[in-house]
Amino acid sequence: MANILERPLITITNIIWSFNQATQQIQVLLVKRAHDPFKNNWALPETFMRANESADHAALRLIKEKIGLTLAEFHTEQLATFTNQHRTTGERALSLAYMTFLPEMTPLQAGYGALDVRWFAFTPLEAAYQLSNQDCLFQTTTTTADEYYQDLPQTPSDQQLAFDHQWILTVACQRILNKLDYQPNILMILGPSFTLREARTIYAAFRKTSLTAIDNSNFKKTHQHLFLEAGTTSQLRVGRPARLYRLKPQN
Amino acid sequence: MANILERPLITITNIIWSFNQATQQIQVLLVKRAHDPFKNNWALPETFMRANESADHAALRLIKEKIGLTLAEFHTEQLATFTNQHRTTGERALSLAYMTFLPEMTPLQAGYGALDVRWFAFTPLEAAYQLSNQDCLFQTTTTTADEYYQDLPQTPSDQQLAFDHQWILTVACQRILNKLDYQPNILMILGPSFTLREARTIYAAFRKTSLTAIDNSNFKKTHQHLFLEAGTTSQLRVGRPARLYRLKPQN
DNA sequence: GCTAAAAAAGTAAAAAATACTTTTAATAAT
DNA sequence: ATTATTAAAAGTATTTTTTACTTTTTTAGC
Repeated sequence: MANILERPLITITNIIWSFNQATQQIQVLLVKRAHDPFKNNWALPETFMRANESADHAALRLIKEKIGLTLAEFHTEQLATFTNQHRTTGERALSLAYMTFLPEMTPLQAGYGALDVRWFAFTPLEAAYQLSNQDCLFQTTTTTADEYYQDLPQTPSDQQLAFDHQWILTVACQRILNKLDYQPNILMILGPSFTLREARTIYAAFRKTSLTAIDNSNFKKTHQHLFLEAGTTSQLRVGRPARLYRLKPQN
Repeated sequence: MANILERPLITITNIIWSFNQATQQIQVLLVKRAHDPFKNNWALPETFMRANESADHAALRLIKEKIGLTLAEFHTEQLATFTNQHRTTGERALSLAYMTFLPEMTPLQAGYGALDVRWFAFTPLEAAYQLSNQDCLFQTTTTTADEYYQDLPQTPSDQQLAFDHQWILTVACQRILNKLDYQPNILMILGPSFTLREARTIYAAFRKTSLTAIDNSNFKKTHQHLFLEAGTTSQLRVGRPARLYRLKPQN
């Protein structure tokens, strides 16, 4: 009986979000893979779960080892588990996907398994979203899960992320969008406190609209139940300094 | 390297919801375990994922084998994955939890691994929810995940569900509550079409309020963007027959 | 001090949610 | 058949929230 049970490898996939204060753009971390499969391809950071290691610990280790991040505090939450049998080419591996919201855009250092690590700018498209840097550009899909997995890329391509990472990213964006109105944890990428303008930037990106399409005055009224005033004001730009807010803790 | 990787057993746990038309109550399916650990205890239906089997297939097989259900169509969606190392006593097993919304309350038949299978009535409490039948009563928790897993029941008790199933059920209720306003898939337990009164019953239960606290006239206006008219009217009670509605399909 | 920029603060109109009443369509009793 | 009863649909006025827009405040730079 026991021999017919599946004991798959458990991949921890972590979508790491941050915010570039200089360009006011959302960033997603991608890794250039050092080993096959999908060697030389860009991918979401991944690691295999080890014996006697919790999934949370594995997600933490992933951030430290592969990317060289040493931040003390950041928020990680589970996204979903991806189990399609054709998502890997060789041995079966489930992907336990997490999202991490980094409170700052830290400098990166490629660790084991990575030829390169880069922040990619996250920007809205008409129907989807895209990740881009100077060299590459990737998009989220607009198809359904079934359609996507039917013709999964089995051979590496410069235009596509490794494995089913394009789909995982799509699910992540959908989740963030859904939670924008009742638990906007994505705002944690703005740091411990943020201005309403910064918050509106995030909302605008995921709702595929422009910053100016979201009225500051009305945004404040509609969302103040989610925020607490953080007292002091920032002084980064010309004009009247914005007040700072922080996320109201849950429960 | 490979030997230090974790290859855990994958448990598919399925929270099966349905609706008792006679009592107008929400039902959850529990199984009395035939084997250790937690032999003779009530638990959520579970099965191990097999080699070359998709998670979806395992969830389907679980419904057929353990419970004897032979319905043609039902909706299954992923809830979350539970990875705590202490959630099982023996060999490590991750729980890939799903929710199934059955369109009718079918008769049950205990299959392999089950001494008994029963529908439990799901009712709201002040702060939590409870499952009950003539003999037993279980509650969802009100603590956090960390607190819950710190003193997990390792020894069977008549008052508690097996493993961490009390916690899994709590997460399920929270998820359904969160999705009530934008994707109320739980309404699928009412069948292909439903009356507004039935829909209000579901909303009332998960919001821990009474049916009469949700005004029919206003409920219709506020939620019609989620529903489509299903034409015909039902004739089950005295009084003006209610119109039927169905869930508006996504996208 | 004056001007420009950017956010806060305020305000009136529009829209939506709520509480409540009336009408309609069925059953069951007379 | 007529009437009472039930329950839902439909309608309505009040309240509340959202939206679009205007004014004021607070800073930086000249």
